[in-house]
Amino acid sequence: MSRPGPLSGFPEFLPADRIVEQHVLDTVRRVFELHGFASIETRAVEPLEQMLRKGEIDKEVYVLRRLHAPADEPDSGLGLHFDLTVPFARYVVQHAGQLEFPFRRHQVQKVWRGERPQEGRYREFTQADIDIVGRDTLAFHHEVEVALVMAEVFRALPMPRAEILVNNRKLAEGFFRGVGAEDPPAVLRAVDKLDKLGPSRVAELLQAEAGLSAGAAERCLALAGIRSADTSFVAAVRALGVEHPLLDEGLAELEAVVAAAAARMPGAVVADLKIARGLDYYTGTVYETRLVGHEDVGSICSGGRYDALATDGRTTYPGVGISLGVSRLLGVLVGRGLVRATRSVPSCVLVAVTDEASRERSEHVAGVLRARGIPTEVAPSAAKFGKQIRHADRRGIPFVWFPGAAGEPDSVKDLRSGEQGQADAGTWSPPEADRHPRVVRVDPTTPEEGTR
RNA sequence: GUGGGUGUAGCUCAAUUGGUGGAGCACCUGGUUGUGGUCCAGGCGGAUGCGGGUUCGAGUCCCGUCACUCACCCCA
Repeated sequence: MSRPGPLSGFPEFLPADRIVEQHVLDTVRRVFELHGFASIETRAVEPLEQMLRKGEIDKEVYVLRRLHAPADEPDSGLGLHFDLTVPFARYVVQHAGQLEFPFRRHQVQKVWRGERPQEGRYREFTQADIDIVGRDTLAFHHEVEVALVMAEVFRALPMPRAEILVNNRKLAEGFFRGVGAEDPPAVLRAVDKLDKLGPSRVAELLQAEAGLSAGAAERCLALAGIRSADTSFVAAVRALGVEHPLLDEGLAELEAVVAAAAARMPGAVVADLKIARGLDYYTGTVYETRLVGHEDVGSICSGGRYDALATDGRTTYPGVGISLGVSRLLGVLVGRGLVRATRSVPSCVLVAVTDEASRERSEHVAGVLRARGIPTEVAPSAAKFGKQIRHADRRGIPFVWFPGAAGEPDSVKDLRSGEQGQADAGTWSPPEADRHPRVVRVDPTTPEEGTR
């Protein structure tokens, strides 16, 4: 093969889109650290038995193997991590002696899953997680906190509105048991397909696969239909007349989360009693996030409360966390043309080169500009100025700098307006908005903005 | 992992019943003797994803494979 091709599920961006990606990563880190989450990174591999415990055998994990391993050598027992929560739980237990609790950390890393790729689903992708773990106990208010930190990230990014949907495992399980379900997880799986299959198909599933009576299925569907941005969902659940201690507990917790979130960031968090997703280690609050107008890509950010994930047998470290699917979000933002970078390179200025003999002069100008924090590159060749200008224009570099002839002042040209004027490298500054590439929303109602 | 659709130039697409692969955009050169985008003229550009098969002859038919994509599964 003469030209290498892409690898399914292992996406790569061109420079302009990478600028968008880095903007998202920078924003995520800035907001996380603004809230005091410390950064950690864990190794890419975990022991398989650690990752796959709790009977989750259907996880598609990539296993590590030495190329020259003899055929009869047992595998390494190591696999690439498929999320950041399980490695984090291991990390907490391993380093518990050196950590202060409650421990709040953020972690932005690649993860790998051996699934069949689709839009927004990759085999290698980046997640950005925040988690807070306590020793023995973890205050409830952190369940509100992590969701609102993510909401703040969404607000800081040029993206469609994101809705953090929240539910509670205890509420769901208590309700399902209250109507006589023997296999609450099966009920959850069926209810979760409500959006996709519709109520009548889900009612069939509930009876066929979860073993519910017709009446019980109907009440589960009624529960799944409940949704509110305030605490009015509590009365709606009560009106269904189901009784169970777990239900009471879950309902109270969800009410507290929604009330607190609504008070601090109205509209950011919505109680939605049909969401069920997340891994099976969640024990209470669960989150899932939809991009309004792009619900078809699924959740871009999810997580929840886990009481028993991290434990060394004697001490348990309950936690709550939420994970942003950076790659999935970017897949939508970039793939659907919702955002773009204002240019494809960091350079704000291209310094033209009059002739190779005077290249040093251009380099000097560039050095002065860079010292003042203005990203600058020097033209690669002393081609005709028309070519050098085009070099800049193609890349979206807004300014071209022309060193003056001996004794003459320099000048700088704004490629968008075409205006050119005298300038001194020691004092000239671009408009703040031009200094670095910006990531902006593309408004589909206005045509692509021209360069002039 | 299961099933369906697709795969022609950098991009978007053509190619009559299998009969020597074209166009637009982009790119390069010149008009424009150093200041881009418009216009005009000219030019470069492909072993039709890859491998095999059927045929006198395959972009076109068959098989395999890889990739993209949709649904399922699962989930960020």
